[in-house]
Amino acid sequence: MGYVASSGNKFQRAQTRDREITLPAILAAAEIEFATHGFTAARTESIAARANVVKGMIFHYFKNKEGLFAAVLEQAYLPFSEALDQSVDENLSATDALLTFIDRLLAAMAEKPLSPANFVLESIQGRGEHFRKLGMPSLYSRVESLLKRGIAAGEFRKMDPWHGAINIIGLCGFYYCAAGNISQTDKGRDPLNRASIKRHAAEVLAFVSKGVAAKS
Amino acid sequence: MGYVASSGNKFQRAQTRDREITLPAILAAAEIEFATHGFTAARTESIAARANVVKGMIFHYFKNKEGLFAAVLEQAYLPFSEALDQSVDENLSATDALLTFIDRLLAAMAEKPLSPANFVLESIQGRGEHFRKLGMPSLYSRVESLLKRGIAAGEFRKMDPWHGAINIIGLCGFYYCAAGNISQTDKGRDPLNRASIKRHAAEVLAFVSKGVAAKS
DNA sequence: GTCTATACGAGGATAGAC
DNA sequence: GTCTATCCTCGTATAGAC
Repeated sequence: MGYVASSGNKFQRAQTRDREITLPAILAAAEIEFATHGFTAARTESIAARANVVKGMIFHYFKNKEGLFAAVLEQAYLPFSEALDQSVDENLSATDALLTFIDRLLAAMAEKPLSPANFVLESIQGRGEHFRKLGMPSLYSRVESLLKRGIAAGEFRKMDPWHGAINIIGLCGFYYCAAGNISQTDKGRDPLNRASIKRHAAEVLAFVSKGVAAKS
Repeated sequence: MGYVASSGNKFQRAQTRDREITLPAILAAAEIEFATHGFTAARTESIAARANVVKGMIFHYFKNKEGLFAAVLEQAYLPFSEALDQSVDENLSATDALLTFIDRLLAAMAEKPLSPANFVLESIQGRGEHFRKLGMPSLYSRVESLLKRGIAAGEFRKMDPWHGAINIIGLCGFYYCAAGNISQTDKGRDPLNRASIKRHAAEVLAFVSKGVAAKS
């Protein structure tokens, strides 16, 4: 937002009156706050400070904390949804469809590294209303039906496709949730730099393709 | 704790004055509360209500919320630690050691299904002090060195053992974190009943043994 | 649209009787 | 050890000036 000198001897925020700046700034700050603290423990004051706006702006633009949270989740889920819609319709083998699926999911997570934490927090804290609105369940069931198809076609080994779907999605997202803490294990390594994230994607793809393949 | 009729026309808690009952009751209630809400959002009042004691008891026994949280984490980590200490020392091939490791970890999680959520919440919210005290990092590094050994021995395929360790532990624990919400996908299925949990263990073991094996 | 000031409730923690 | 009552801080949300 920038600062301007006021008439007094201290600084004030510039009154830019610009929705195009204030609104996304709040959203970005909120994503961080919610991803690290969860809905209840997140503080509107912290969000406002990080966005460099006054707390009242949050309520002006989003009515209340709940509205802001919904907006953050929606924004976080959008790239997931967009990326995944494509993979199913294409005329691919189950194996290729699944790997494309995972590749795009991982790319979406890499672009928004905080979203897995937001989704897991939302999941643990059981505020499931948002999940249904966002269409999150379809993520699991889409992977599940893909697995079923592959098993039927003999491409994948015999397994419970429901557990398989959970395991695969978990494999993609857990890394981002544990990242903050994992970094303590190996001090020299930053789990969220580009190299590590790229490596994670490669490792998950390899793990899954070996793990579900029919041939032993 | 049980109730007794008081002199008035309403019920009061019995003054059992029994440390052996009150203390574990608080711990059990706290585990649920922390696992579903995280540290900050957890309410001491809710914990007290669930344990059927008065809020003051929490502060009497644990000094403050922080002390209670530490006790819960410690209690949750104990079975993990005990189960895992054994697997490394034994004269097993890397493959057998890893699968024993995972089997025991899964058994410990099955016994305390809320602990993965507590650990992931603790991880996301970055209160890392507890992790170091508990020795949590060693969980990852122990798996990592096991993987290194197996790769060197030609039992496991080439991979990044650091990512491999994270992926394997994530595979075990993610299910429990997502369980509450996953149940919405498939209404008829309870992810935390005995059959589902047993199935989860079998699926993870199969996934990992296929996923890390050297032979393609 | 942005700011300051403030109402109001929730929740952690303590005091002190029994 | 257990209970009731209370203090006090923090955080959401609103009112109203500019």
